[in-house]
Amino acid sequence: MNPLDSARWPGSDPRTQDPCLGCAGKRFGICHPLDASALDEISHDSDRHCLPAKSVLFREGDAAARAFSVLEGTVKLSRLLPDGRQQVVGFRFRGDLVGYTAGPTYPFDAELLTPGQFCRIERGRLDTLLRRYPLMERRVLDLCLGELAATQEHLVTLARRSAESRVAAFLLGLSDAHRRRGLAQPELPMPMTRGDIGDFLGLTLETVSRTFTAFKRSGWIAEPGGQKLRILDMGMLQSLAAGEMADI
Amino acid sequence: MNPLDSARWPGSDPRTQDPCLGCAGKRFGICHPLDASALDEISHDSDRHCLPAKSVLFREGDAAARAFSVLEGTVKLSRLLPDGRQQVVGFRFRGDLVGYTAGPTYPFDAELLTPGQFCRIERGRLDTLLRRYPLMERRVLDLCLGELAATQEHLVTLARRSAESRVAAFLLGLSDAHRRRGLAQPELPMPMTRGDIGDFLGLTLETVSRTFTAFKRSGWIAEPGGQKLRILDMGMLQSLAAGEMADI
DNA sequence: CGACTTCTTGACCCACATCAACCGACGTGG
DNA sequence: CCACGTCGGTTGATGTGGGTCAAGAAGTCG
Repeated sequence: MNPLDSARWPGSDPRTQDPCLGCAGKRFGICHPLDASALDEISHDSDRHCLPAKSVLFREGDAAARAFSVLEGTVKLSRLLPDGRQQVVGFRFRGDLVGYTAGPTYPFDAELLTPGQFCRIERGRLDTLLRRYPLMERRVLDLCLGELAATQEHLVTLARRSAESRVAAFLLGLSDAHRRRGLAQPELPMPMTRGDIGDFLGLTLETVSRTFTAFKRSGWIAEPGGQKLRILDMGMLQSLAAGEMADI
Repeated sequence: MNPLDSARWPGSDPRTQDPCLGCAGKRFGICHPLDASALDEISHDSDRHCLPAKSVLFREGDAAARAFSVLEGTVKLSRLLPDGRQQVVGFRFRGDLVGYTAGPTYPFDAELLTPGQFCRIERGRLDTLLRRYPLMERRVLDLCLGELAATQEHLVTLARRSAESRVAAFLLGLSDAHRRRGLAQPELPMPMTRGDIGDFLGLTLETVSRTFTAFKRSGWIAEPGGQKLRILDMGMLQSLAAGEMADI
């Protein structure tokens, strides 16, 4: 399981869907398995809204009153540590469910890295819907299981891999997450900063920067600018991510 | 959320239950929210069995054909890395559900550290039961959400904390996990080896050993033998786990 | 008792953190 | 228009926490 991508798409190909039409009217995200009448009902319970980059969906510790289905954009989930630094728990993309948690409060901040669109639903309404539509609850369970597998995968990365292996794994994960959603573009958008990546991978931003330049010098990746990234040697990144040592 | 303890017990106190009676006949683990008739039905679908220490419930990559509800014992979940080392993803105790995963195969090994008892159920039967009993599916979702929160907590530990902070957090987590289940004993059982702990915390067994001896010399913990551990200065461990530096 | 596993302790070293300087892009206000 | 601040990124110099290697000690079990 890809540590960057917690989504699972049983039974249909997400690439054939138009995510921008959102919850109401389209089977997307958690609404994926619903039929027409259920979709009609849910459209009364949720609302869609757009937000600019850097806006905050919620903060760690806020009452977990709403869940968000990501229709478009990239979300950074992070946790503030006692010493003031942050740990990025994950990134979320379209189709992901954000903010449906076990406890009464959100366990992390959710912040937009790009402009985004969301389908927002009250926690209580969602719970009611889950009770009424077992297929939807099943879907949430699947999303949760997928997220769990992704987080465990990420755990292994943090615990055991070298800096270059982590960065390689991150790039591959990002690529995979985007390939499974939008069309496979040669240039994949990478809205996160070196600092974000470092906080995700348990490295400093300097180490991330050094590793990126090393990868670029070796001709394995390129950054054409505009927050885009192009992977030139997928195989090399894969063997790096797998732990094989490369003297850059 | 305690990174060692993914369990959540909504609505009732687990300490009043007799876990050894297991799934059939008692509301325990995933059967927790079921009524009598449902329990009767489930008893035909599951079977109970006992296993000695070091036995393997399943291996990474095996077809995920069965799920296990832990009635007694400690389970180590680990993943074999390409370089031959292992990453311990977590430990599971009584009341936890083991082996119910998103994918068609198990994503990690499950191995017993102590003799254990389990309620075993076929994956397909469990899926059927989940469809029939929404309360049970809801319970599985809650367990999954709890496990997710615990894994994310562990993620932070691995990414950011120092060796002594990790060990302190591990000890506190172990203590908490046991306090929430069995009676709070002054000596808590610790069946895992230094190597297991190191593989859980992303440290070498030598570093774990050194940290344990440092803690013992400082009088914060004691190991009376027999795989038992006694925490002498909980407050000190807490401030260590929180990241405050202590020159041991 | 001997075989085996686990634990401990020491010596050494390296990957990465830390500290610091600098660059270019961008926005803002005088 | 330029001066200035800010932010993200790059690069270098230096230090250190914990990995690695190695050798014994201490259980533990047949």
